Amino acid sequence: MTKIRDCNLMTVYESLFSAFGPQLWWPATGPEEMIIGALLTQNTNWKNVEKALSNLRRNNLLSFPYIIKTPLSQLEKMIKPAGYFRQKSQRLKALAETIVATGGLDSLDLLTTIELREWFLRQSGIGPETADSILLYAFKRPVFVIDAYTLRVCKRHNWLNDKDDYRKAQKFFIRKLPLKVNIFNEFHALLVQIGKNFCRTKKPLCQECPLEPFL
DNA sequence: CCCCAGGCGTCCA
DNA sequence: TGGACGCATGGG
Repeated sequence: MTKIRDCNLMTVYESLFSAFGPQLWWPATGPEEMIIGALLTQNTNWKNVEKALSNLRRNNLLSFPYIIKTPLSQLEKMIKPAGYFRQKSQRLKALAETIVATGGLDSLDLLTTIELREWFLRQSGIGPETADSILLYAFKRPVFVIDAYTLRVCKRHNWLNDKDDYRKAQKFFIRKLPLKVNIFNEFHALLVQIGKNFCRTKKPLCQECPLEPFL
């Protein structure tokens, strides 16, 4: 077993932020579009998600009340480019119905962060990453989002063990960072960019990884 | 042809 | 609790 390297995450964050600047996530015009995008981007290239979002936007369907009124077959056609389109259409419609029935996002915003997280985890098609993304980027709650890139980067750099899971990784970041929405927001986005560009699945630790000088 | 992408639910040991 | 599998399109 490899020895876990210690690291100062705040230093890593500040270095990445200085080098790459604010990532300005989430790329959406509002909370509804953000939530829809979060569902659509599951295990899917964001480029494909943009096509689906653009289809929905063209039909005024970046809105839960309108999604409810649209037949599933229509939603499927628009969501098709995002992959898993039958599952995603069905889950998006069900989520829209539940949110509207609950009184909309303003009502949900009255819940505590823990309650809100549990509420979203109860919805079909929403797991830990999607729930946490929604909490951070739509509801501005201080929740650190873990995704495949984040896990990969942490494990490649031996900040985490190969067997460590979502919750372990989340605790790791929370323990080492101030609980600030802005930091969680930018840090996660920066990690995704690093993962995309310098930490590919099939390759070992990339020598040109911008994180290298900071370790 | 292959692998990969900002996961999740289900099933089974 | 944890590993395997299906879901599906589009780009490299």
